[in-house]
Amino acid sequence: MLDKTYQPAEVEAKLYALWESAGLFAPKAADGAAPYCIMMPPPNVTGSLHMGHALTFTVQDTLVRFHRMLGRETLWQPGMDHAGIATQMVVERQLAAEGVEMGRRALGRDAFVERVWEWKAESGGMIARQLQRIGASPDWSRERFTMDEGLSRAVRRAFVSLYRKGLIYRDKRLVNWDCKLQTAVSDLEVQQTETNGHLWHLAYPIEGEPGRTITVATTRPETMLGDTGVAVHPEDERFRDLVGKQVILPLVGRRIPIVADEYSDPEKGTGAVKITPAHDFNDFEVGRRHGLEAISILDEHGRVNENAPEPYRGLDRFEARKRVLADLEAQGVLVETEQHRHMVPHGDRSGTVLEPFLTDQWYCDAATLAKPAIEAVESGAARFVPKQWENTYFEWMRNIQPWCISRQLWWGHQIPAWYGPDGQVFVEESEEAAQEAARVHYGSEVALVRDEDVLDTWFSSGLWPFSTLGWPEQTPELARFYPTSVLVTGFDIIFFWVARMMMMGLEFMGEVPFREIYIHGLVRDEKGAKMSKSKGNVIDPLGLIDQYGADALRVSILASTAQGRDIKFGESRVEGYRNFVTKLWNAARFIEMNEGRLASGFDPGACRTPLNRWIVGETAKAAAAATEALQAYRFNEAALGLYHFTWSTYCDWYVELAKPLLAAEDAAVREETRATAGWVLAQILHLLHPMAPFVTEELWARLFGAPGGMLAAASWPALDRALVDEDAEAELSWLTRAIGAVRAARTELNVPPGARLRLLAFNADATTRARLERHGEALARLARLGAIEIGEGAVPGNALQVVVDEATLAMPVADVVDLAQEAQRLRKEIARLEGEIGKIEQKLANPKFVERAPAEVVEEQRERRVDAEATRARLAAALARIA
RNA sequence: GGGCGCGUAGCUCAGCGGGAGAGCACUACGUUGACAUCGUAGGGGUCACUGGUUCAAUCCCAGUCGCGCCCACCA
Repeated sequence: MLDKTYQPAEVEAKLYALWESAGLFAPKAADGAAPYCIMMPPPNVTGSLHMGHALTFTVQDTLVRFHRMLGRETLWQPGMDHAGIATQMVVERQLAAEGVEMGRRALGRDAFVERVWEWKAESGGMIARQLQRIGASPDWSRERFTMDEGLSRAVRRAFVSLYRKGLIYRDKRLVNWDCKLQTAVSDLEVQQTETNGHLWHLAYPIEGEPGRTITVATTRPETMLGDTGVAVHPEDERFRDLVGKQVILPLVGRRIPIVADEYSDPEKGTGAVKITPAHDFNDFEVGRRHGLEAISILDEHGRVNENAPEPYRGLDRFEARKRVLADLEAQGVLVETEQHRHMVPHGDRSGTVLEPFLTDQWYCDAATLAKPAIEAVESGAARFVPKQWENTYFEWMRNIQPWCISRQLWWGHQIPAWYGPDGQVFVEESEEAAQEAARVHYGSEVALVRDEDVLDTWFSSGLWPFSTLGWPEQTPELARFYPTSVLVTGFDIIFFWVARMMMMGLEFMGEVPFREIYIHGLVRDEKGAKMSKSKGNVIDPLGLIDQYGADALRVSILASTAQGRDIKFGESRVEGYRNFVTKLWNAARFIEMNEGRLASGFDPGACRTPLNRWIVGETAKAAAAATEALQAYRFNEAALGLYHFTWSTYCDWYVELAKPLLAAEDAAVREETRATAGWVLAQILHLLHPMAPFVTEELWARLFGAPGGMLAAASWPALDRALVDEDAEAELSWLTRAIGAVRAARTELNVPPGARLRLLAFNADATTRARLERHGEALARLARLGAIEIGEGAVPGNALQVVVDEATLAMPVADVVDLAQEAQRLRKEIARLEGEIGKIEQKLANPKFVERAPAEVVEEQRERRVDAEATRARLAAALARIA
């Protein structure tokens, strides 16, 4: 016996353990069908489950469960990312909380890294357990971590290989430097933030022309300490005579040249621009063109260094700005200050203002790697769903800049480069190999020093689709599952990750890492704002699971996941789908009580009664629609379609109509209905299983005894379209319309619900009579009628009259309702029909329509007119009887 | 400055060249033994605006207005 109510919490824990112990999440060899593989985007080891995870993993799990049921050998590869900066920050915060001065530096590198591993062992990876709460079914036995030995080996192999091909190199150029985290970051980690600032105009004196100045404008006056030039546009008449002259840099006293360069825009600022090659990306290029020196005046903490005049040394960059401005003002160099809104680069992790900083870093030649990655999408070897994201991908890939891959952190993959005493670099997969290379190079044993830096986390993530399958070994899994089937992720990660996997996959495997890339939206709060801890508008998915169950959460997410749109998510939505789960549970209880069953040898195509033939056809249609929707990544359609089929078609109509048949005296009808009701419910459980795995699995076991094993291992329904019977459809359409019409009329005329009206059917042909005969009991029950008879003679005027096709159904009611009201109702209905007829006639009267519209469209309109006119005539007759 | 997306019922959103839809909310009624986490019925929309294409436009095209996001080095 099923419990009166469904208790998700216990069921979920129990079933998850069952699935896992039965090994259902591991790939099963399947003959014929192609393998199916999804690489789980590895969540940060520091992460905890938020709504974004709930969305992406629900989608992935639904796909994976769907394809398992389709009989494909399915691998969902799980794992976690070491998340360099994020993890290092967590442990550094711990150290700070413990009062360790100087943080990680006090410990030293080895001890610190060990400490991070300890942290990971104790508190990392919480998210993996949380994933199980939403029912995620990856093959946990294959779980990987980006820093584990195998993946680290893949990283070293990839690095060395790219280095030898010249695609990784060391270069001294400007990088985005995070003064707080003390590391370089890539362009992608720069967050441009619009900020209220100032534009300061500085009048620099011209050498040899007393009293003459050239005015530059800047938002960063402190960098003037590192100015090595002033640029004007070559065509700019105002400054033409100054080109080639020297400026005496105030506060510093350095002589710096005025150069002509296209970069200077006469329209912007004052038309002359100060050039600080060491502190501005554009200036760096200008400086290069004109041989200007790059003088860095800041150290790695963002403090003024010894390259600046003595009074400023040691000052923080923002302090220095104030001092420089004050001194410039005192000297009369500061001639104007205006308010100015502009974009200021911030570090996405630290939130501090980033500094263009001149350092040696490792770079990856992304432009070269991007070429095949662009072609792969152009050719369709990999395709984005929805397609519009291809634009975003192309746009970025075609303008890709060198990728700075070194980070001045301790947690991560240390770069496999060793330096000899003379700075000679040896890039090898191991220290031994580097030593050997050094021995060959120097002809003797020398001490090597390893590069201190680690790699950008995304470097190892980029290898994920093949490193997790065993690369660089040629494993059977690699051969079987690469390229993977689909990558599921959010658009915010296209550049960071999708692009890098495409580049790395094509480089090392010679094939795209995935055939399709499904991009879903972001989960926002009810008002459409991004969820963030600081705004306090985050919804905790685990809380929702506690309250409503995992299935309710999953179905709400899927039903809200329309392509190309973000999801505004509110708790009320989950409540609605919790109700749906409850509805399904109750329908199952009904089936149980009425001895619905999965009859062995039941052939849905062999049903005799129209009701059963109809629901079998509807089931086939619903299954086909769900299959198509899932295959096309239209999760909302799949979820809403099954929701509607289950609730409306099955529960509201079929079950209600089947009640008399379940108690029929005719044993054949009774048994057929029990078997059909059970069979359809079983199909529903199968179809819903990828989206709502828990409740369906539970019902499958409790109600049907799980014939053939767990639902998670069952086959997806493959129902023949031939199961759709048009005659049964027409009959049930008639029946539901009749019930609907009677119900509506009753409500509109305030017929007391308890009043069982007698129904007389007039002008009923043989088909209608047969239908009334077959469905009389159901009709009476659902429309709350008493006796149902064939009307003889004249139609009574003192009756509620509804027209269904050619028949007029009259319900004598003189004592219960006001007939004037009934007349009013009929008039309204007639008016509505007349409006419709008017529109159709207008169309048909248009010769161009009749001439140019497709014949079937014209024919359809004609039929509509005939039907509407017939109904109007019958309603008019009904009205005449009253009036 | 470039690119993308979005304006459809009070709210959240589907849909899409030929009869405007769902869920929630709202109104009325209902103790019909699966279900009140329910049932039945109902109200509510010049499908942002303006032009164009078409026999026919909510849907296609162009423009306007409003909103959001992404990219970009603008002093």
